[in-house]
Amino acid sequence: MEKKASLKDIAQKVGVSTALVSFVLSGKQKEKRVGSEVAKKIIETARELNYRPNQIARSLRKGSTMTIGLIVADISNPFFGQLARIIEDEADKYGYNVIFGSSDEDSKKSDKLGETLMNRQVDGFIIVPAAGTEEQITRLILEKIPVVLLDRHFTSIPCNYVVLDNLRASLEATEHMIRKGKRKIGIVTYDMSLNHMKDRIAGYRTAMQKQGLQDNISVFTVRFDHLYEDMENIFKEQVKTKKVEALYIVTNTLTIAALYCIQNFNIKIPDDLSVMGFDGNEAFDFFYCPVSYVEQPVKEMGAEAVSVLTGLMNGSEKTTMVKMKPRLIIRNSCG
Amino acid sequence: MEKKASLKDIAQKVGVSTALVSFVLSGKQKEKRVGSEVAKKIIETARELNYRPNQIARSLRKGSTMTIGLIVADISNPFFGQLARIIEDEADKYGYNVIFGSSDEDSKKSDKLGETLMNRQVDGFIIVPAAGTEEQITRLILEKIPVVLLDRHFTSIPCNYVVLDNLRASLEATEHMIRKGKRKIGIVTYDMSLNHMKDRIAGYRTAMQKQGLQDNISVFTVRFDHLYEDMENIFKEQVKTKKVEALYIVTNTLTIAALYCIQNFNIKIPDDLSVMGFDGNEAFDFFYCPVSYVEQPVKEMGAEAVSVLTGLMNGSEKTTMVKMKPRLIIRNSCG
DNA sequence: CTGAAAGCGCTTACAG
DNA sequence: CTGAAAGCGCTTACAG
Repeated sequence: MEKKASLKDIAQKVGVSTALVSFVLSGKQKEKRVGSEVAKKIIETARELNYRPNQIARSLRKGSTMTIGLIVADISNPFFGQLARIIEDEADKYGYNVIFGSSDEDSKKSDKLGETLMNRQVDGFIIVPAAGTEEQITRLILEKIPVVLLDRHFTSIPCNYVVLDNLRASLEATEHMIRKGKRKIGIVTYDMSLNHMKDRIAGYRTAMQKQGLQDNISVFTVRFDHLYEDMENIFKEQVKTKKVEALYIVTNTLTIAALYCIQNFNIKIPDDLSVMGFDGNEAFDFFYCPVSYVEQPVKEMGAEAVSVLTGLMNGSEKTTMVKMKPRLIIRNSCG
Repeated sequence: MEKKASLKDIAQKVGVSTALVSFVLSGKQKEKRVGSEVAKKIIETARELNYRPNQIARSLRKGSTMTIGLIVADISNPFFGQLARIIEDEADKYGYNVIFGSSDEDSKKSDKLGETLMNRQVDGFIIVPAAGTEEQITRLILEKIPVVLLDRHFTSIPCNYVVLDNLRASLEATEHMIRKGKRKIGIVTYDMSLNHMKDRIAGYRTAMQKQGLQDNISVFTVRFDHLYEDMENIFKEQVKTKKVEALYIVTNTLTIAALYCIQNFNIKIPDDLSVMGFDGNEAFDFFYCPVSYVEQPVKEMGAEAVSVLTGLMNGSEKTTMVKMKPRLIIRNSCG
């Protein structure tokens, strides 16, 4: 009980300098040729006093905290929860811990969070960047803080990133729907300028054009903070009126929202409407018509992000940009 | 760019002591009556040098890191993800950040995690305790580290906790099924000795006994690491053989697993089997027969846990034990 | 009232 | 080879 034992306490008790204790306890006896009897006594005393190294002191001295700062959009979103879990496990392998925060897709929050984590001297960042955070990211890079962007990136910034090959994902998803005989295919995205959204749209556009369906291209956007409202309107104006016969929905939260609409508007899948979702979710499996979707290799993405980051934190200078291969999971929702 | 500015850099540039800079920058000019011109100059210079306080140094000096250690079973489980998110937001209100880790219901991992977080000098813990962590928790309490248990607790340890009123939850859930005319009601739990599982079983038992159904009491346990396998066996041996006409399933992961079995075994809900789930999940909503379930007040639980913990971290000596009120969400899965 | 000096708990360059 | 001493960046008790 009482106050925690420090190196000094051990040193005093054994009758040596704290330096020696530090050496022994960090396993450097060999190099320094500490007498083995002394070493033994030090180790014993440390155990006796229930010594625990103070990481904070060590961090201050070494200038490294062995901590990764993780900024996601929302940790309670299963997609980010999974990512966080992988990152946690991978980081642990390298001896790092994770401090996290959710930005809610808000650049102000992201900024504040980044600031806080900087002050806590994290050794590096894994960031799922919100729209409008180019400046924040640039600042970190200029300050030579190791950063890896995850899930999204900015073409304007030469920053390490690990993202899905969104172009390819959309190409394949759209082509699948076309192959199934759909023509009036719309895409549903969030109303944000982020690159992954743009790429998902671009892949869709390309696929439509390739098949001579450029006149059928319809991009529907939903506001992040008016998800259900805007989604309902798409269903009222586009689906119910048959202006569209297939919907490619490029996020798990968007897809879930669409499923609620399908249920509420009593729409028949795949007859009245074909649906292609994103990310995957148990709800997709249990929907009355199991939902086809684009699956991201979440594990690989998380692991790769940590791997790239640890490289940077250990001095690597190279910029790594990775686009991961998507996988189409086909069920019955596209006919 | 270059190295970060410290108090000393500012002090040198302005020509005062670091002490003065510290006072001004932490907003204590008034008390110390620092000349307002000097104060202004200090603040200006700080901005100019892009000064950021080093939290690590501050932490070492003050003996407080303003960090909460969070140990959950698995951050990628939406239930814990939601809890983590609430805790993050609430902690932020008090100026705290969160370092987290997943125990995977493994006491060894939990132990290691606790040790790591201790070394990082977290000011307090919020822990979803795994089975067999009594010793770990006791140690923390003996060392006077503020701890709040969440979701589960140990009756043998006088520790603060915030949990669901599990007895009541099971009582109400079971009574609902009985009211719906079910008699052969089984309960499905994880094979672990934790109190919340025991209470969920106890509430079920009580309800069954009250109605003279003590002979129908059937407790089925599933191993955490053989979830699908064991669940399948329950369906093969109990459901298919009609030994049971209703299942009360006391976890979200268990419920999801059961839903997969129902789908795979092609069982008709609620005719062949009634189902009561736990925690809630979008999948429950989209299941062909929407699933009734016991809902936990996740937000309130997370907020309360943080509130209790900050109380402790600010010196409160009292032990707070809170049991939150469950809510039954009734749909069609019980007839 | 003011500011120099000590010290939080470590690690490691450096003098002996 | 060995261990005393300096210093990481702060805060604050304390001497003037």
